[in-house]
Amino acid sequence: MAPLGLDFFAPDTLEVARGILGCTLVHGPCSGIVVEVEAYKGDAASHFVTRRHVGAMMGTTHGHLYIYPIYGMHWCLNVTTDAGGPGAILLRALEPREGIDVMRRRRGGVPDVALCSGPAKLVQALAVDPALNGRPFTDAFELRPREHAVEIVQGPRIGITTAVDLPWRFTVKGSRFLSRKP
DNA sequence: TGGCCGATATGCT
DNA sequence: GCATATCGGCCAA
Repeated sequence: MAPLGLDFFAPDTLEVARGILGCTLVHGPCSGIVVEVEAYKGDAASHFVTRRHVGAMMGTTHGHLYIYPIYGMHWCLNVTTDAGGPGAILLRALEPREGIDVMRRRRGGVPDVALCSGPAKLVQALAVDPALNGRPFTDAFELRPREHAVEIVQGPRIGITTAVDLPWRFTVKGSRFLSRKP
């Protein structure tokens, strides 16, 4: 199956968030199935609002990498979405598939189930370079369509203090590789 | 130019 | 489930 192109990210953010679950994310020698994402649009918790300079690309691009630092030492990987408005999805967890030995080394020998069970963890496991921020997704990543249907669970986003009522976290039902249980 | 604070991870209860 | 370490970058002024 041919990799998905940038226009995969053109629809509404919630639609893209649902659509990317079960797809395989590939970066260098490593890959994993996307099992957890969050959607950010123009809501109060979105960087489009709270970091309006660096977050402006959420409104002007889709299919581009938005990589930002948090808590001084961690990085989070997003892809911008929605050709018609501000949007991005935060990649929060993967089910590791290829290059697992490499990921184990990068993650310091944590259990395999924890290799990519969090946004900063998967950045470390895949060795995502923050300098890729602003580049097209396809410059450094590949996205393979899902091969099997997935059941999706929806719930509130994690780690934010505003707009906590919006249920814009999407997870693959029953996955053992999530950052937290739904 | 400086002060603020977080889309985290971890470890303890 | 909750507290806290930790600190660079981001925005406002």
